[in-house]
Parts: sequence; structure tokens; C-alpha cells
Amino acid sequence: MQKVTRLDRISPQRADKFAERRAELAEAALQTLSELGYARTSLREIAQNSEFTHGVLHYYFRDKVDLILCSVRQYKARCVTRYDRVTADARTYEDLMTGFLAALAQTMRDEAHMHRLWYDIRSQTLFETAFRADVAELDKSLEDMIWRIMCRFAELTGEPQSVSPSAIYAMIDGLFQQCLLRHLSGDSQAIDQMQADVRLVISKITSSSAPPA
Amino acid sequence: MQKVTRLDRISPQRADKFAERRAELAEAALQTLSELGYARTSLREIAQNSEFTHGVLHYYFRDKVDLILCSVRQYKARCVTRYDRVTADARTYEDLMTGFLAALAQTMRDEAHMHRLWYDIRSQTLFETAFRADVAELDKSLEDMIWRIMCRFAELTGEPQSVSPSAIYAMIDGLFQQCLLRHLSGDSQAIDQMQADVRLVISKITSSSAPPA
DNA sequence: GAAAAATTTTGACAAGTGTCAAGCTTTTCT
DNA sequence: AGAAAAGCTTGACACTTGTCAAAATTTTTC
Repeated sequence: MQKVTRLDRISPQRADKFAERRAELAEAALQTLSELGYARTSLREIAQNSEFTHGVLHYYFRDKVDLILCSVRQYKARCVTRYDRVTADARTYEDLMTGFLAALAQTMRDEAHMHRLWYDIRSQTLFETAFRADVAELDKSLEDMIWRIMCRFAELTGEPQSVSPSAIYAMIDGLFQQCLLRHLSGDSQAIDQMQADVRLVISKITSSSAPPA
Repeated sequence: MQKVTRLDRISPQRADKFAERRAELAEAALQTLSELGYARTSLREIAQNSEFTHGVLHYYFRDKVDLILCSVRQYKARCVTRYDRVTADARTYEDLMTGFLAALAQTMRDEAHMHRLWYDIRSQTLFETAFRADVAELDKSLEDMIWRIMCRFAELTGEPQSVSPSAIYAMIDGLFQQCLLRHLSGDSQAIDQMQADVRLVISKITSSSAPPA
């Protein structure tokens, strides 16, 4: 009973064009989602942020979930390699620290709206199973990204890692999320504050010390 | 041009009854929100979780925002004093640690649905200014709660505090949030994992050590 | 117990939602 | 150039949403 649509055909020539449009519409969806949030984003609103009308969305996507899933995947692709240059360039502990903190600050300033969308969708995942797999995958990618940086820190100090990848990611993510809320609420000191906090926490984490008896 | 409604009268006798109904309906709202999430919670759905019909909501609340705000405040009242018994009872570092970790685990098991609502609404705050003040206040209360525990840790070790209240809260919140997502996704090890992570992080944080040069 | 006030239900409204099918326009193929 | 396919628009559908007013009911007051 499966209806045959454009989505099932695999014309190798046309596939590019089709995928291109999908990406274009997914981009419009990202734009809309980051502006309005998940709860208030409608297909018509998304279409208005593109150069097409709302009907076209069902030509390129099975349904709303399919569209949003595609958007999230597209967001991910841009997101995960963002900090790797920082790791590669740093030659000293302080170099790496400064570079990492600067990258965090720049992300906060330039991509605040995209990141609030990320947190919004991740919260949706607490209720809806639909996005769960994709969100978990993206979350893992971010964790890996942070872990690469922490490994570089460990190399530069000579100390071994003692905190697990997922834990250190969760902590930095928590600090970032807190900063995002303050930043969007108009707190001009939010970014500086976060930088100081992250610096201190990393210094604590990367130094070995016996836990108290 | 302000319309006179029941909300403006201050019959000192009746005020209790009125507030009681409000609380009752706010409770139904909490129930619904924690089950469906913010995006899919409607007034009719809330009414169905109460013993009234949907129309009554506009008798007791100005609008939907008023109702949800009231719910959040009600949620807060129960939430913030939850861990204070742990602090009071503990006589040793290990006591306090065990008690705190047990309280975290119990919260995760018993109140997972309520806490996903909390994260959902906090994410809404990234887009909407309506809840911002209340969310910030509740967030601060939770921060204070965590800080009281950390102060007790500091007392028991004799070491001074070095990480700011907001930073330590953000980190533990991050760990809790990560655990919540795993827990709701069916990961049976999520709680144990969180306990181990929190234990390690607190031990790192509460021990003094010079940051690397 | 009747009048007045408070409470609750009912039903409607205008607006917005995801979805889809029919038709129009453009591109592609032979 | 003509036929066929792909791309896109339009308009409708069934349904849900927040809001509100009028009526029905219960409670209080005198």
C-alpha cells in the first residue's frame, strides 16, 4: 500500500538536485526553529522563510518529523568539527586554554540562536522518541569533540585523565547552557563569567589530587 | 478599560477557597505538562486531568501563561527544600556524599517526569520572555540548595571553596540532565553512572590544588 | 426560602495546524 | 516540437487551539 513518490526513485542524475532542495528547505526550517522554538514552528512559517510555498514541503519531506530530523542532521554536520582547529594549533597548556575559551565565547556570540534550538530539541527528546536517536548521536559527537580537547590538555600537562568523557562533556555543557540563558537574557557579563568558570574547572579536573578521606 | 473579574475582589473569607482551586488546577496543569511537554499541552487537556471542564480555567486564570506561571511556582515550592535534610544529618564527608548521591538517585527515579518538565520550560525561556523571571528565580533557588551542600562539604574537609556557586550548580545540573535523558531512554546504568561521576567531580572540586602552570 | 453572588458548564468564535490532492508551470527526454 | 516527467502552487479538508460570553448550576446571604 506504500504510495510511490519522488522520494523512492533513484535517478542518479537528479538525486543531487533533489538533495539540494531538501538541504535548502531544511536550512529554512533551521532558521525558523532557531527563531521561534519548536513549540511555535509551523510548516507555513518555515515555507515563508524559504522562497517557496507551504505545499512544497510535502513534496520533499514525508512529514513534519522527517523535515525536522533532516534539519537536525544538517545542523550537526556544521557543528561538530568546529573546535578541532583549536586543538591542532595549541602548543602549550595556556595556548590551548585561551583558544578553547575564545572559541566558546565566539560560539556564544555568533550562534546563540542555533544553540537554543539545540537545547530546545534535546528537551523535546525527553518527551518524544522520534528525535531520540539523532539527538543521541549528535550529543555523542559533541562529547567526542570535547574529549579530544581534554586529551590535548592531558598531553600538555602530563597528567592522566581521571574524569570520564561523558562527565566532562555534561559539565561543560551545563556551564554553556547556563551562560546561554544569561546571555540571551541580556547579561553582558555572562560570557566572561563562563570563561572564568570553565578555566577554573578544567584546571581542577586536569590536575591529579587524591580525594579526601 | 480593565474588566472586573473575580480575580480582583479580595473577600478575605473566600480568598482561601479561590486559591485552593487555583492550586488544584495548577496541579492538573503540572500533571499534564510533565506528561506531554510544553509544546503539546492544551487547556482542554489540562482540564481533562482535573475534575472540571475547560471553561473553568479562564475563571481562575487570566490566560494560559498565567496558569503555567502559577504551576511553575507551585512546582518550585516543593522542589527547593528537598535536599536540606541531607545536609543537616551528615556528620562526615562520606556521610554527606552518600546521602547526597542517594537523594539524587531517588529524585531521578521518583520525579523524572517532573524534572523533564523543568528542563522543557527552562528551554522555552530561551525563546519566550514570559517565564524568564520565574525560571531565573527557581534556578537561583536550586543553585542555593546545591551551594548549601557544597558549603557543608567544605566544612567537613576544612578546605576552602574555590568554585563559584553558579558554576558548581551548572555542572551538577549538566550531569543530572544527561542522566535524565539516558534514564528516560531506558538506560538502566544511567543512575549509577551519574552517582560515580558526581562523586568524582565533587572530590576534585573540594580538594585544593594549584592549577598547572 | 427568596434574592444575590459565586461557580461551573456549554457552545461557539476566529485563527492556526498538518496533510493532501488537483492543477498549473517548468524542465527533461526522445 | 511534442510527450512525459518533475517541480511547484493553490485551495481545501478535518482538526485543534486559546478565548470568551451566555446560560445553567451551586453556594452564600439576608
